[in-house]
Amino acid sequence: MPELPEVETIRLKLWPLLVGRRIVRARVLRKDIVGFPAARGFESGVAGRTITELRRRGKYLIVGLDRGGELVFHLRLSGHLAVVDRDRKVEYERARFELTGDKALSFAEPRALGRVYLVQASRYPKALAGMLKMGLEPIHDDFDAAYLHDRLRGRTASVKSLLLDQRVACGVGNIYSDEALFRAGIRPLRRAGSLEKAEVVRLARVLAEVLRDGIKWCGTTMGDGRYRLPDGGTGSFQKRLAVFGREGERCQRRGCAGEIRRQKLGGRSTHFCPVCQR
DNA sequence: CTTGTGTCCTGTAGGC
DNA sequence: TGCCTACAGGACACAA
Repeated sequence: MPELPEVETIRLKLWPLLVGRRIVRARVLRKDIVGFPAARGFESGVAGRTITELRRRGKYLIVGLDRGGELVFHLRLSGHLAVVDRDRKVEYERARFELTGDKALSFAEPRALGRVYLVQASRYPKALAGMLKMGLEPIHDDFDAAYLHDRLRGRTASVKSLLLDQRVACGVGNIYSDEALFRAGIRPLRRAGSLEKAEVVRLARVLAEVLRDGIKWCGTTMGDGRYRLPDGGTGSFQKRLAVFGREGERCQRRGCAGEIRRQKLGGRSTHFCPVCQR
């Protein structure tokens, strides 16, 4: 479930715990969690490296290492990162990075869909090709109406499916796309090319806005509790969701009597208000 | 190129 | 109570 706001929250919280520390040893507990290189080369390649910075690109968390290395994580749906005491056992742990100072960075992932890669910066393997094709960060200034209009123009796919396309708006997932479309007053199933200029202007603005709000509230922890902060705490943006997970509830917009509907779109649930979204 | 569908993966919720 | 199926969903492979 981690989308841009959740990954950014994890990045900010992990920074003081990781930067400047050295990875003494890496242990892969489940081989298929390593996307590149093969597990043994991964372990030896990580050992001895010092963590220099933490970056984020879309939903990827990038742990910068000395000598130009990068440890790239994708948490997919249920991945979790935490800094724990060296002797602490972690449920569903798939990889562990022992650090100087009796701590360890633990990568847990119950569904085993998440991945970690060890790469040399700017030399990304095929498994990470998607990272090179990624679109602009919606929370950066260059993501404006002109850019979004250019990406949506002439497209017949639904506007929601294009918001989920990382080549269009990286870091956006199911929750924040629904929330952004609600704030923009646009139905998720609208054909992207049918949006009027004013709607695209609104959408570009509220997409950045909802993602920044998500960061401000440390992300969205739904009832399943899958997304957690590195210290085990929860985010609080779920309290501020307008449509996601609110099927059957009344629309929150002042004076609107609409009832939130849920509908399938390309295999995933989509939430909207049939009254204020057109 | 574009669009839609199936697959991966496993814990959990719901039906009977 | 217990078994079984459907579902959750991000990214990618693949078909049309």
